[in-house]
Amino acid sequence: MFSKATEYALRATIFIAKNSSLSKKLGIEEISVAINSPQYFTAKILQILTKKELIKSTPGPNGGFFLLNESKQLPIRTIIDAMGESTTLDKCVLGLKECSEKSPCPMHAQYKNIKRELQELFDSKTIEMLAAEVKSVKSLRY
Amino acid sequence: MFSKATEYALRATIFIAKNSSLSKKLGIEEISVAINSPQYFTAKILQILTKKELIKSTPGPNGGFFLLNESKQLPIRTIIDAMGESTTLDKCVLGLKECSEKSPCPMHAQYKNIKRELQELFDSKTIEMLAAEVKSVKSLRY
DNA sequence: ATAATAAAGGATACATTTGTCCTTAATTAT
DNA sequence: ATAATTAAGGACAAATGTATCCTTTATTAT
Repeated sequence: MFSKATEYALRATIFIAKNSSLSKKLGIEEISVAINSPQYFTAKILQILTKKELIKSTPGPNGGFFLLNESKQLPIRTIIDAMGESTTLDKCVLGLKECSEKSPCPMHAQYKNIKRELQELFDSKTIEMLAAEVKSVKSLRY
Repeated sequence: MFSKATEYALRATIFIAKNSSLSKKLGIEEISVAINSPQYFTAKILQILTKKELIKSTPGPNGGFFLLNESKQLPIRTIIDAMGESTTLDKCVLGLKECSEKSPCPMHAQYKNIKRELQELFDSKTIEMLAAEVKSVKSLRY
């Protein structure tokens, strides 16, 4: 469905939401170990999310990444968007540029319902909700 | 959702199903123009499908690609499978290798329903059904 | 048989994605 | 102030996906 980069972005964000606070920031090594992702690559991804202010970071001792409470209320769609993968949720399954009610591809009638459900899912679930779903340490790791 | 290769594979197969017969085979140029795909790349893809005998081909004058009637009855999932993209339909949204009822990712409960619908869609729709859905020449082209 | 035609196959080029490393900049503890 | 720490940023490497071209092989029409 999504690229590796987006998968890592989602896992990292949920992990940070669950395990960090202003007084307990998380380093990139800790994060990448926790979500089982390549460290340097994950660092790049967090840079993207930080620049868009979806997550926060501070350098230096006791620095690291964390989430503001307001950010935790954001729908997870925001992350997907920030990673430039929103099109995955609304483009034509067959890859047509113009696929609509007016000019539908042969799968349009059926697939549009699934697209709607996908969008609804990612629009309604917040980062916090998903963080709350994390049961074990493995829930983001394997 | 799917790779370009798989999108072309699906469009090409549906187009061939609709427009060819044993006595009217379709050349690669005609096909790639009809579905608006890069000709040589599409040729490679049809080679894959031909080798798996999902579509048929003959070289030489009046040669080209066509579909046996029995192949038209195959679920479109067969094409996805042949292109090595079946995992797209059943893997974890967050990219976890092990994501199940027993050890779920934070999105599992919700996403599994969508996965089921996706699978059901691609398992139930046959190539022929989709060919019948093609209304205009643009239905596979833009 | 021969020439023409069309797919098959191999080699290669280009683009994008994924992943790593090293230096710089910012922050903090001392 | 200084040293230690941690993210940011730039450069690069590797892997994969996309696309093109050229030669070979199979088939058919003549």
